[in-house]
Amino acid sequence: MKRRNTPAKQAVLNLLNTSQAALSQELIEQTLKGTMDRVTVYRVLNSFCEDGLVHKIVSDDGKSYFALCQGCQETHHHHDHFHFRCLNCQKVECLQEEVKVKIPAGYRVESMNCLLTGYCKACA
Amino acid sequence: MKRRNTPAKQAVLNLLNTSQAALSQELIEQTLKGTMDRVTVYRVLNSFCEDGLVHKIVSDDGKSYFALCQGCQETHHHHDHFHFRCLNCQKVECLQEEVKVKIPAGYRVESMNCLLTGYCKACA
DNA sequence: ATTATTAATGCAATTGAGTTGCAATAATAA
DNA sequence: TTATTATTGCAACTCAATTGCATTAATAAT
Ligand SMILES: [Mn+2]
Ligand SMILES: [Mn+2]
Ligand SMILES: [Zn+2]
Ligand SMILES: [Zn+2]
Repeated sequence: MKRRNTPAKQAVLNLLNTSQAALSQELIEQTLKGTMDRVTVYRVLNSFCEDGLVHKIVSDDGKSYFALCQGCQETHHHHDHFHFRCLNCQKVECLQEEVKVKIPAGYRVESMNCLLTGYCKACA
Repeated sequence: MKRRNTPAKQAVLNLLNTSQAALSQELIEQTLKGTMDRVTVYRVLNSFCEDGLVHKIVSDDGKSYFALCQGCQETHHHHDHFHFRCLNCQKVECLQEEVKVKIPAGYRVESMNCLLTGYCKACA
């Protein structure tokens, strides 16, 4: 299934590109309000994930957030960094800090989702 | 609001005590099937969380899992360990491995939720 | 032991994030 | 230009979790 380039994808990609923070479907929808359907946002984000263009951060607030992959190879993704969610401003961001973990013998890790929650620099 | 001791709480606590893995509401419900309502399980688990008896692990499968706190002080909790979810057997477990992260200057971390997903020893 | 207080429970209804089916639309290939 | 099929919009649906409310029962007071 080859992807097609559409206004919806461009708009969402644009938002992600110009945003420091990771974005939720909700936030994207209300920013682009009226220009596309709820479901389209979900579908665009999911296709970006499948294509390795963005990575999804599952948050403990029950939502998911999406951020552009920085310096990921098509074949060799490294999303082994922490994320941070601010309880005040609600922003979710990628931290520089890498996740360092000794994986127990015999285990195979496919993905990691590491989220710190608290108050960000601006809100602490 | 002082807590009361009830059969429901005892049953759930018992399960958590005798389980190696963290448990989801769903799993608890079907194990104790018939003895209590779905909602009661949720409420019991939430009260345990509030009381610092168990900690909640938010998983990327959309559910939450609960595990007894080990060696947590009433005042000084340390849930700074990784968790692991197996894509095959679905078990979620607490890992020994501690989360070591340099929190960016100015940030305040209130909680962390660090989950590795993949295949466990038995399923790899 | 009896009664009063209110936490805990069961049941039905609701919330909220995310998905799915399907017909209509539009990007790309022929 | 025409054909192919990915994408979209809309409505309906799924699924974990929460909420309202009347009833039950654990604990405190008498
Ligand atoms: Mn990230
Ligand atoms: Mn744990
Ligand atoms: Zn903030
Ligand atoms: Zn397993």
